Amino acid sequence: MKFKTQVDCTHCNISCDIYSIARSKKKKILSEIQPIQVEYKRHEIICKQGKEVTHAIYLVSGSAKLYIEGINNRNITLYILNPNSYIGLLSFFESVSYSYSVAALEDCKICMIDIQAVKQLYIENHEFLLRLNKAFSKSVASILKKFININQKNIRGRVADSLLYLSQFYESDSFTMKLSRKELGELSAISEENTVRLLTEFKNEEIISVEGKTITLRDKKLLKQIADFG
Amino acid sequence: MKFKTQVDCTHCNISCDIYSIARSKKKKILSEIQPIQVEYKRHEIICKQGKEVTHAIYLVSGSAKLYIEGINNRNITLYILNPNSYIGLLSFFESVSYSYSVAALEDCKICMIDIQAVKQLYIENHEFLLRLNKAFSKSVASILKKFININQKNIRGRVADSLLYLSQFYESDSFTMKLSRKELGELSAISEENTVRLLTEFKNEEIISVEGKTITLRDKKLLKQIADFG
DNA sequence: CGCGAGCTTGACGTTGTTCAACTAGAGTGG
DNA sequence: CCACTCTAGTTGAACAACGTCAAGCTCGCG
Repeated sequence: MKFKTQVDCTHCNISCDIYSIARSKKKKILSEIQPIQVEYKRHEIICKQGKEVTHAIYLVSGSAKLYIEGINNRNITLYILNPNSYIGLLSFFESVSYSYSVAALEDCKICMIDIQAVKQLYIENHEFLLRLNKAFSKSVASILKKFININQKNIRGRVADSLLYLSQFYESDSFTMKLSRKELGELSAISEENTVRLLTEFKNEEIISVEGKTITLRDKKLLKQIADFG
Repeated sequence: MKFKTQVDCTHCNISCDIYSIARSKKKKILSEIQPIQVEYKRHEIICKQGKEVTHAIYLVSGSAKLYIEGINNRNITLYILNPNSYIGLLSFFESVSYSYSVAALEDCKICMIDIQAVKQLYIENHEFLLRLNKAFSKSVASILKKFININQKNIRGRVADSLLYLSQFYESDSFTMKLSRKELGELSAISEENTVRLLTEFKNEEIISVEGKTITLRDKKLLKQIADFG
């Protein structure tokens, strides 16, 4: 269920780095960058672990999860993606194939730009490389944080952490998440069943309210303590 | 037990990126880069999780482990460092404080260069940034791999994986590692006791030979199968 | 000879997964 | 309008995988 369309960036009101940098440079590069816009529906896979990296992918609208595909359906979600962020970032520099998958959490629009053109751009353009680098470093930092979370905390702490992460992501203490219970579990690398158990546990302890997919953090301080493994 | 000495790079026979790039540029930068050489003994901490990043650290000789400090002594080693590699790499770009620690596995010599001078260098010098980036991407890829290993495999698979990693690190199917049993466990994020149990298990199955800290891979193919979670 | 660090082994406990059953709501077709 | 089915969520109980604790062992060293 994808609609592919060749895009004309000159009419795009999103000022993505790639276009704005390319425009400031030669016209030649600009014409070489021929982005393709694609639409995805929830659950559709935007990029697939193991597949070759052929394009840089920029998330225009919607949200998506970036996750590692594990054995027998045990995925680990590294982070959730907001609009105006690079999807392929971790693969821009070295790797030839994706070491993770990205799937749409809701209907998404993305732009694909040939990876060779992007490489050309950052090899020639220092400012662009610095920007990519900054974004890259940030996502590495968040992965390292996740690494610690998952391997050092018990599931209670991990779920608390994920809830705090989501409230930050949705920029509110009360949010309606796009994730199913299973997907919420993947964010902390725990089973769906334990995710549910902990949600009700936190609810009974009046730390959060749960109403379907809407979660309200009622005692953020305590939640932080739990996340810090108290 | 550290010996600090101010170093004169002009007499250094290691052609590290920082110096070779700096030399090719202005003399001014070269004088600003005043590396300090420090010696560490086994078990000494070269950089400490949480501490501010003030210098880029380059490993000149010896080997070290880069690890995340966990609660009650449960560390996870991300990778081992060879001579001629950057120690602080993961912190060069964004972070102000180390998100991991590095400790000497054997006597080490390192060079410290002021981080601001390095930043100056990579902001001005494209080639240098590209090189840093490449090294950075590589270590990120290895961390992602470790992430998968630890979270998707049982301890048997993880230890198999670590043994294969070590044989690659020491560039031989028979190697004498610098790691204690506990440290070998940290490489797979498992307890010391289980590490020992699995070593004897593999030995009994004639997959490896163990002689103190000397390990010989006898059935590498099978070991790979185990590592791939067979 | 005695001591301590690193290593080894067995027994036990904890944590979290898995399996299975049940519920609620949403969509579907007669 | 009522079965029906399908999916997502929920709960309990059994089970497996590791970690932890405790004890003993070995080897080098004073």
